[in-house]
Amino acid sequence: MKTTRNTAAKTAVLEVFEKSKTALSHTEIHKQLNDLCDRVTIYRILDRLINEDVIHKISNLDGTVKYAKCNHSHQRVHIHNHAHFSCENCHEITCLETVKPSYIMPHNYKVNEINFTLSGLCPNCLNSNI
Amino acid sequence: MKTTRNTAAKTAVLEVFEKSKTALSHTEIHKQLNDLCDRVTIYRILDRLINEDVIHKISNLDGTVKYAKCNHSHQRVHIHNHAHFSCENCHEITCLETVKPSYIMPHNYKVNEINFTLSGLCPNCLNSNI
DNA sequence: TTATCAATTGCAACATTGTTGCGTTTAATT
DNA sequence: AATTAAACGCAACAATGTTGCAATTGATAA
Repeated sequence: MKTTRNTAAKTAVLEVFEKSKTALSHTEIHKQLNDLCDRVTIYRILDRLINEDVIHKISNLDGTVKYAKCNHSHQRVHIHNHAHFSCENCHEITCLETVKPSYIMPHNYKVNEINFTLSGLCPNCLNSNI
Repeated sequence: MKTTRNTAAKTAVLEVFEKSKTALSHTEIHKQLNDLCDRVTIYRILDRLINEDVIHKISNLDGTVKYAKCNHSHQRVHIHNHAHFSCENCHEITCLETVKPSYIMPHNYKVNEINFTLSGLCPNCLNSNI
């Protein structure tokens, strides 16, 4: 079986996630790491972390992709059925762990995963009256 | 004010949408048009059609972007708050006009737009037992 | 501690997707 | 038919993500 290693780069990426309250793009992570490792390496680390279920990937309405740490509640099967909020002003993306949509599906569909993203103004930007 | 023109390319793009039951990517449209016009022109036509509220843009979980015709119900303000289904097997994306999620937001957020995408197996692929 | 070896990395090269500037063409109007 | 701004083609660029391969390194066993 495949073993996974704790490398300096992987640890550094995890620290960046730990420090951040919002989801991060590949570019943002790369900048924060300040050339500690190659661009490609970050892509590969992100792939591994997703596989290990440590982070999850978020596709935004505008086509940008971000990543955020998973908040496991010790579920056996970990499904990211929470919502994400994308601020149109500051472009920050946050996980709304408490917001879970309810919906009724037509028959004959098998749903494995859902992606629920809301966009608008986050509390910070709403208060700034922009 | 800006006027918008009916060009051969725009008409052709609209026909492609008309014929398709599923959402289409830029690449898929380009292929179907078979070099009738430039790649860039298609991007510009799509932009215009979105502005005119004729089509809408769908960002998929895997980062791919597709476009689909809008099904107006003569609302004054047209909001795309319906769900999209993305099949993991055939990669087709369809609008589920009838599926509208209900959810409760924390205070202090202003929601302007929502994106609700479900992925799994569509009826076709589910029946094929894949 | 050292040898081993697969996992990981860096680099270069490439693919895809989307954007911009600019000179030319064309649809709609007079 | 003349006008003119919208739309177009082309070339060039930017951003994002992928792949192959040789070199490096973390974890394990000797």
